[in-house]
Amino acid sequence: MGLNSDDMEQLEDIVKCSRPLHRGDYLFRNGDKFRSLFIIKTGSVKTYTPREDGTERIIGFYLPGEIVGLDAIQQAEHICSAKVLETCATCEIPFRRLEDLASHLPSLQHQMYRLLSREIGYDTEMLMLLGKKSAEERLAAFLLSVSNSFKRRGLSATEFYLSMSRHEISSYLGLAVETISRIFTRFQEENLIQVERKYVHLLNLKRLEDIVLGIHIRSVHQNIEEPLHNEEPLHNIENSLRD
Amino acid sequence: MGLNSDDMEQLEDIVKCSRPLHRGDYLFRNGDKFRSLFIIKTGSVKTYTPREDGTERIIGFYLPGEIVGLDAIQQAEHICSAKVLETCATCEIPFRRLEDLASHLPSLQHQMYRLLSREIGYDTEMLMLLGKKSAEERLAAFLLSVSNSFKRRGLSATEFYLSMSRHEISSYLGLAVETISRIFTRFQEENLIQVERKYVHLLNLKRLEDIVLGIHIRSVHQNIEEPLHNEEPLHNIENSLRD
DNA sequence: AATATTTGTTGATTTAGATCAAGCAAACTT
DNA sequence: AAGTTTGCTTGATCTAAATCAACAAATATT
Repeated sequence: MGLNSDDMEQLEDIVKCSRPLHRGDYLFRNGDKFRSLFIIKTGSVKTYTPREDGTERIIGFYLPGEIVGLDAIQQAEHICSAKVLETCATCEIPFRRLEDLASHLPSLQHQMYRLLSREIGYDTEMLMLLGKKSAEERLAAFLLSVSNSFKRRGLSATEFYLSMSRHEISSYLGLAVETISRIFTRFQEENLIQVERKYVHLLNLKRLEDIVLGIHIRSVHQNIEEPLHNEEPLHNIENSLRD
Repeated sequence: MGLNSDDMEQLEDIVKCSRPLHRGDYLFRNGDKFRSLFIIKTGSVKTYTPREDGTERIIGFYLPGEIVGLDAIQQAEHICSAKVLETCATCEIPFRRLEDLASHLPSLQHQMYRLLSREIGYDTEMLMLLGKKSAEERLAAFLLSVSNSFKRRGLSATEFYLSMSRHEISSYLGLAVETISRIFTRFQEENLIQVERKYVHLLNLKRLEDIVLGIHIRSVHQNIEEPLHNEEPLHNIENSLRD
């Protein structure tokens, strides 16, 4: 991360690790004054804003290692709500104190910029996804981004539970629930994945990647391959921390 | 901006105002090493990445006062190309030196965070737009964001030339060119706007705003109203500079 | 000025995905 | 255990926007 142990200690001093939060708890709500960033240690969180029709529009999902709240610095208040999906351990970093500390620690400073810039990069990725990609491409990209997030945490990249509902996935990807459901079964029929409710087993990463890239071969069974190095739309702090 | 005149002087010292750039010139290209941020003084710029099929996917348009290059800090190289649409005067700010300067000037520091966070906010807005909005809603939002940008510059909010082609607009909004063209004429038929190629006259801002909000009344002629305070998907530095 | 090229508009047709509708399986209630 | 609610799947139908196709207007090229 580019910080020495002394710097690190100072950083740890300002970080508050809160008691576990449970499903449905809020990290913050739309309109709350911005005070802190939150690092997800375990569990998962969704962020969303209300839509005109009262339903919620999912902005993002946050898995362990990821950081929530970066959108609020400018407005000084949160522009979305962050709600716990699965019991979470989180660390809260008071932004004001982080800012002060960073001004004395150039390397922390630099990390902060990278963190923010990375968030922009992820958003840009997501923009590409929503801009012109098909439903299949979107769901494949989503599954791979979750997969990569788990892999980074040292967990299985191919077998995992999704903490979010079909409805939440559909909102995140800008599709209808029914479409998500249909594509899950279609992927299953093509032996790309195996699903049972929230449990997902990715059987053919290579093909899923090809789908994201827009390469669509009609139900040809291909071999499972390579670890791959693909960028993920989820907002991870990990890579930025180790430098 | 929260900086005193002495701070300001220091900032000005590192800013390089380059000779004018002409249509087709690049500020930077995809893959270039990241060195500087660019502020658009006059003219306009588009950013884009190549798509699988070789065509370009527009990421953003930048009008006077806006800042280009914030996406590249993390990767240390540009993830898109920035190409001049209309002859531009730009200021180049070497990022390394800006970072150094900011570490001595807490208020500049803070501005930097806000700037980056705002970019995230804009991207989030755009995500909402591309996620679930209709073609009409997208084009209306686009026109209003351009309008607001001109207004901020003290120019007419209702009459302006678009520096980008229909094709570029369609790519930006994730639609087909034909759709853009049709909606332009539809808006014209409904007396919402008056268009002639790149010249646009907004006749009914209120209705356009309503359309963005998803309120669709079948060809009812309403009154033109209010200045409005709406957030725009374009990436402006202005508001962040005056605090 | 004549020709070619690009850019924008309009119409006809197709299609991906939305919406509507129904049924089923899990998970809460009581 | 029976009933209720919620989440997921599947089928039928509809529709907004894409695609295909042609043409017109503007711009560039000779």
